[in-house]
Amino acid sequence: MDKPVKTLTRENWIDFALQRLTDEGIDKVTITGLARELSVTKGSFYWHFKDRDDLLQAMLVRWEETGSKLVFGEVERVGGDAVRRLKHLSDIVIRRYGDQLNLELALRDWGRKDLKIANILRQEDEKRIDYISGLFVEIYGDVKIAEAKAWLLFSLFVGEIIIAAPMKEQSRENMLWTCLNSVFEDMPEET
Amino acid sequence: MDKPVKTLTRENWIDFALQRLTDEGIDKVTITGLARELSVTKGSFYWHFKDRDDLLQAMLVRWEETGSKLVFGEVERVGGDAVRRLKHLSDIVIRRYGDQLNLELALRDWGRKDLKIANILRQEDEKRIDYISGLFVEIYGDVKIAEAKAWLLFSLFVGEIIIAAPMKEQSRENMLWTCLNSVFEDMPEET
DNA sequence: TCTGTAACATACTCATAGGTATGGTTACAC
DNA sequence: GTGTAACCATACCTATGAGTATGTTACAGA
Repeated sequence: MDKPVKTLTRENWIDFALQRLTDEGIDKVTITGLARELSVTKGSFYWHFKDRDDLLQAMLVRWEETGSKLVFGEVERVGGDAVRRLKHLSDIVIRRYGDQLNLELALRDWGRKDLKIANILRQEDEKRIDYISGLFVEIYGDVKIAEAKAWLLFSLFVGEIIIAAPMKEQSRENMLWTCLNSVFEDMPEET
Repeated sequence: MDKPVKTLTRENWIDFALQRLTDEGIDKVTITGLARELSVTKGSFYWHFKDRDDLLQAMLVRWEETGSKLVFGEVERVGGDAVRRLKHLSDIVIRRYGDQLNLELALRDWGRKDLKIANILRQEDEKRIDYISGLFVEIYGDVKIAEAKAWLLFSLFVGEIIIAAPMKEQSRENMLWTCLNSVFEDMPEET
């Protein structure tokens, strides 16, 4: 139901800007470059946005709306006990998150240069750790242990996209599930 | 024993360039910017370097020489059994690695935009996983398990610098050692 | 004292960035 | 058919980037 791309919308610009952020980093999200890519001129950009910062702001809003919220929503929708939800979450992140993970990395890097972005990321990370930690609390009861387990799991998600080394003795996905199971190891069996 | 900064050396340029890479990313490693920071002109730069790419290359060489090599060297110098060396390594990375970790991140991000850099990082990660994995093999014998444990440990190192969420129930360092101990948990006691 | 060279500075080139001012085109309301 | 607003182009400004060609200075050694 997309209308034939007669004229660009604000959302179109944001889409392309996010893709460029993912591929080349925030410094390459240039108005001139995007305009060239979209086969229009800067006149179009300054119609839809006040300035470059306006675009960057809109990109952040979009990310917040389509990031972990959707994943947590999906996990809660399917449901199950805490163990089941944790495994479901892991499965989504590792197997089905695709390009979104690279966007995450690009944002992290952006945050290293920009304090405002860093703060937004900190809040987002806190939400995620809180959610995961909450699930572990349902299992262990102990909040400290749950916090550490949540951190460990989150670290595995992060490592998965950062560490580039190839595996030698097994497939990467098998190795990852070995890691995950060691995080889950002393948990009650799922039904 | 530094000679009073009468004239700049090639190494001085590399130092400042690496600092800038750490703080603001590779796109901000500009000749003009560095020259301004060093209170000289571009004439100086093009005396010491052929072009920008020459500088970037030199930065990579420097990084390879002062990165994990030094850490592994220190661990091997102090020695001890595999368990001791693993804990020593963890201690160095978590407590004493400082700004070097941010440089690591900046390089990762650079690697996402530049395939040549990505390849160098892959080789470096492989060396690191191999080293850690080798230590775990000394403990478990099983190579697959060692590989997974190495990955888990490396992920914790990566998470430590990427994840921004604050801890609520305990100090971050305590929480991290809880995680680390869970990785080491079924290992033989250290003497 | 003369000379060479290391280590810059100066002054340009061209390309691209953000941003502005203004003009043109097209669709739709009345 | 006339207007009006959405949407975009054109032309321009200034700043900054990489790179080059050439002028300048301080100092070491003969």
